[in-house]
Amino acid sequence: MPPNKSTSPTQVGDATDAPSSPKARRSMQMTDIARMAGVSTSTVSRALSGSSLIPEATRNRISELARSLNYRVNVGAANLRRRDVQTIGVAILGDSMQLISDPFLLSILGNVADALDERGMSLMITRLLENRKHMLTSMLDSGQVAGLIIIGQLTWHQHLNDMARQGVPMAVWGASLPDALYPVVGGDNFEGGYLATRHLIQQGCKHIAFFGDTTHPEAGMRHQGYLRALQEAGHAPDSRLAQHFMFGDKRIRETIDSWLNQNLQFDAIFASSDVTAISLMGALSERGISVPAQVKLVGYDDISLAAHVHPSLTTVRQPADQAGRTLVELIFDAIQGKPRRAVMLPAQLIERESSR
Amino acid sequence: MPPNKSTSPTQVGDATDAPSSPKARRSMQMTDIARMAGVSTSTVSRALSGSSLIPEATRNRISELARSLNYRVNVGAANLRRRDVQTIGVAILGDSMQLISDPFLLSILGNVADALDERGMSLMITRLLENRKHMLTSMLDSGQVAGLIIIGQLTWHQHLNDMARQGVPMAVWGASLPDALYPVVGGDNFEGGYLATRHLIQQGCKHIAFFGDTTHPEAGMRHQGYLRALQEAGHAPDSRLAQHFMFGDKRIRETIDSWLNQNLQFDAIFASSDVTAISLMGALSERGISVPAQVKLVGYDDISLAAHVHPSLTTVRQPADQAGRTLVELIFDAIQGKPRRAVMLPAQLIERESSR
DNA sequence: CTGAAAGCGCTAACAG
DNA sequence: CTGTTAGCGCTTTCAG
Repeated sequence: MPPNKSTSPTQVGDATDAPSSPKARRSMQMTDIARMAGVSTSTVSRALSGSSLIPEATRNRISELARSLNYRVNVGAANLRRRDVQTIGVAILGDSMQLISDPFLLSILGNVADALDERGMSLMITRLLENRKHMLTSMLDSGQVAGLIIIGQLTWHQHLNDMARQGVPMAVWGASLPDALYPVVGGDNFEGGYLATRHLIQQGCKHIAFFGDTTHPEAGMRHQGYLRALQEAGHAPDSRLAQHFMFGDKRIRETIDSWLNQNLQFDAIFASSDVTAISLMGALSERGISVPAQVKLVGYDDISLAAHVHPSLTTVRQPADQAGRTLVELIFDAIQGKPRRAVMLPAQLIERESSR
Repeated sequence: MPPNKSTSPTQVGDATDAPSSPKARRSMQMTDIARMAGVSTSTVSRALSGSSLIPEATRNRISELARSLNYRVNVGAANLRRRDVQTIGVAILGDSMQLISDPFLLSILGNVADALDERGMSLMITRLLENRKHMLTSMLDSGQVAGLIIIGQLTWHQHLNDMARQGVPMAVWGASLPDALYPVVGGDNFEGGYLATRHLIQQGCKHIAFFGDTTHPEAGMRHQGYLRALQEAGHAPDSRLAQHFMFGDKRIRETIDSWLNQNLQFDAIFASSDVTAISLMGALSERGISVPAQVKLVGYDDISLAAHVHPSLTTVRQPADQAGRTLVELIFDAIQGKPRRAVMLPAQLIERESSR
């Protein structure tokens, strides 16, 4: 007997068991602890924050009591009194409605989370819609977060500058634009584009295509590096071999097809993200073009899948861990009113099979 | 001239420009608005929350004033007074330190974010370490969040049950285990495993391998479905063709190699995640085994990349959007003390090239 | 070393 | 309809 074929959600289990009052988790508060410890809330507060005013013995006793009762100080109340917040807002500027699309940006998010965690800060995520730019600062204005980390500048540069002018504490992952007023950390995109392209040239490629949306500052810089390497080698760039795209677009396949139809020569592609490169692999092999024998391929980011596809993907690694850590440093600086910095992380070519 | 080759972070830009005081974003507060509007804070509060006690004219005037000044009510203070929070905590149980590894779980996260956003709630992310299970509830105990959404139950089942017993408002994405005390939503893993395997059988496969860590409840159910389909078709499962794994593990390649060395027959693999399936594609093609000609392959989840690899990946789709929405519904129910439910979402086979 | 007292910015009775 | 008043749970002077 085959299992059920229902195509809509199913209610399972006993919807009846828990009566509508869960063991009312009435959270303790400091007064309770104080009473039980026979001291005032001031003492508890000080003890729990490790103030040296309280002798270690008492401090330990109180901490122990609190722990045993699962008590945590109410962050909201503490923040209100202290007039600050221990939370940073993180916005990932994605393409569409999907909060998150690129695994690389995600790994930055993960590292930001870790770095914040180490400093005892929380992380609040916000999603961004193109038509509601002001949502970005609303978390700040409502006092929910002390600052904003923005991953992926895309085409928001001007808006980010506006925010910087208003004194919004922020840190951005993206390209260092000459007129940026905000703290930014990013990879060395020019160098990365240069390394990737030079590598392909060294592998004997003559007609190297570029795939990447150059209206985005990062991809734009990679494209510059690409052009530089070509120029240095005396290759004339073929503008027909440069394609703007968005991931998931049918445009990847269409572009390949149009190149083939036009009989354009190309023996290599430099894609400005691994996700694109992997899609390209699919599109190429679908058309019977083998990588790397006929076309060599280099991606960008070094997402974890890059080592696991076949052929494994040559790519330019961006240090996501440093990225996270640095973003957090910069946001702390910003909150403390320290002068703004821009940090550029090194790009490293990782040679794998797709360009052999 | 080649670009610089520095291998360590670089300081760029003028570190000198912004003097240490950004345009001190002294945030407005309700008193300010009240004064400027010539009313009391009560009126402002009521107006801003859309109370019908305030005539629409006044309401609009005040809202307009607030908007023009970029004023938002301080969420922390409001929460404290109202004794509740408008934030939900989301924990993604990942394998290792990486906050997030699986794109599918991520897309659930994205949908949860959207669904919360629609209800005007914020989302706080926490990372989880195996050795610090109590961190899960600390966001609750400290009053930062009203409930917890947990994505990926892994092997935490017992701990989750403990939390449920303590009355923690929660909702979990995972398998419906018979003794679960917590609200859970998940795919129909048994059905999914069954569909995938039956499909492979219908394609004429005789020796179907299973790849998935069956110590995880979801993969376990998929394995059950796999076994059922085999049994129904009268195929005896070959236990040597069942492999536990973790993504990124060299074990994927090792396993394939060991199968080849032992001369084991296999003409299909059912992998319990797309990420694994894609790695498998790489490992197989590396060894000159072609998909689907020699070995057919079915994955699980239908992550967006699945359609873009080559050959495109046949897989079992899980409705990530419904998942997010349902998790949010369940967490609201839990917070309101409504009875617990378990929801099972349908599984759908998506046929693509890898199994043709 | 410790407690009493005064709020943090807001909401919600409770009276007008 | 609107203002006055009393806190939400905590931290921090300010006096002991």
